[in-house]
Amino acid sequence: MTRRQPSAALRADDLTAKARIRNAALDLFAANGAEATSLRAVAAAAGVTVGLVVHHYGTKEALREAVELAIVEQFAQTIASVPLGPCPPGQVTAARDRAVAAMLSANQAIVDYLRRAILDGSAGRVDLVSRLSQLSAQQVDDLREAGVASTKHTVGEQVVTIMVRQLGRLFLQPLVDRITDEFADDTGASMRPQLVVDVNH
Amino acid sequence: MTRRQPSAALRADDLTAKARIRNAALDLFAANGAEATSLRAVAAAAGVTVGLVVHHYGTKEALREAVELAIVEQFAQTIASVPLGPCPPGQVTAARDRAVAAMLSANQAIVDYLRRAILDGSAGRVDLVSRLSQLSAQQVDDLREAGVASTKHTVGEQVVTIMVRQLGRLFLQPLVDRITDEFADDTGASMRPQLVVDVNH
DNA sequence: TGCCTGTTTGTACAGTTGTATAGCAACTGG
DNA sequence: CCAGTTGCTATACAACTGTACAAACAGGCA
Repeated sequence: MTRRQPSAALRADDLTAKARIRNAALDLFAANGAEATSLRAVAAAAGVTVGLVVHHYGTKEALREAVELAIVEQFAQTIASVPLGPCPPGQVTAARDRAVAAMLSANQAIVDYLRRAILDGSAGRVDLVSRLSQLSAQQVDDLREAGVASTKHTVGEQVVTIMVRQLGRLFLQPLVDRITDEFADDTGASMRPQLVVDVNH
Repeated sequence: MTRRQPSAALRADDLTAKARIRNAALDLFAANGAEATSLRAVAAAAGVTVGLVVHHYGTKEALREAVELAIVEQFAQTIASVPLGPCPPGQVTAARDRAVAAMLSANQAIVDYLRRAILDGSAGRVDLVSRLSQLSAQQVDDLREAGVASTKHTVGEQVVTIMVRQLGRLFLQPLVDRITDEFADDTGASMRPQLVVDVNH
């Protein structure tokens, strides 16, 4: 059962075992929660044995950190992929928001993992929400240096707005959908109610 | 170590062991999640042994159901405690909303448990969200029979509005607070941004 | 060829989990 | 007075957990 990848690593379909393990962990952590996911389940989903998971990541906590790092990296790459050309102020922010929204809707596992990470609160360990917040803050700083972001509000306020508007709706929409589905027998053609999430500073 | 309650059961401070177990389970399930909470931790928090927990509730799943039933009961009692006197339409709904909001702000564990229950998705098992939705629906029906609720929208739409507005803000506010706290060093006196959660039908 | 470094496997171990069961203490109805 | 029920403890057990470790295996390089 010795499968072997000939060094051409980063193809989306033919990945290193290490990457396959990380992706499988993301999927399972997102679906069932990290605590409820055993290393053996991760290994089985990645098509390897437990020993290899331990060999590559050492501990389960390290594997979880690798997963979170990959999520942050995905955010950073998505933001960086939007060109910073000479646009009217606010245009770049909107474009980045759209890019992140598209990335999230294409990666349901990331949304699910984030939902768990946020609801957990997770006292003690280095936080994914903190890292994403700092990423957003850096994004705001960059735009300010380029002179395409308003300075009416503080950086913190702008970060809150970005995070809440981008994530809040994704987190709460399942609740709305489940409730509307439960009362769906009332009307044949029912429009899905749309959530509005915003912050008042 | 034989402690014994002399039959005066339902005092808020001197509870039956069965009730103490249920309360401890609610606290721990809310704080750490039900899957991450062992029956031994529940027993220790309630000051009893594991055997008694399983004696009273049989299985862990049954204990969880008892916890959820207690939550629903708390909602029902809170709603029922608001008098249904001859008021102008909409007044009763507002009073009930206020009562539920007060109850939730006094029981942080219920809020935390609900957040987990809702965001978990929790495929398969009988759902707490469903029960609360049905409670809300019954509430809307009652008000309609009494002629103090508008019939402009469907019952489903009204239930969604109630649930989302009452719960959505409570669930997302921790995210807002954590981010604002992280950037709190910017300004000495920072106002907490207030969340706005609503639905467009 | 032969060594060396990094993958990958298989298995073992101690700790924790949910659950089952046997037994003791106290109250209750007859 | 005593059989029965209930509250409660203690212990046991099989399953599963994260982690550790030795051995088999591959490819690159001298």
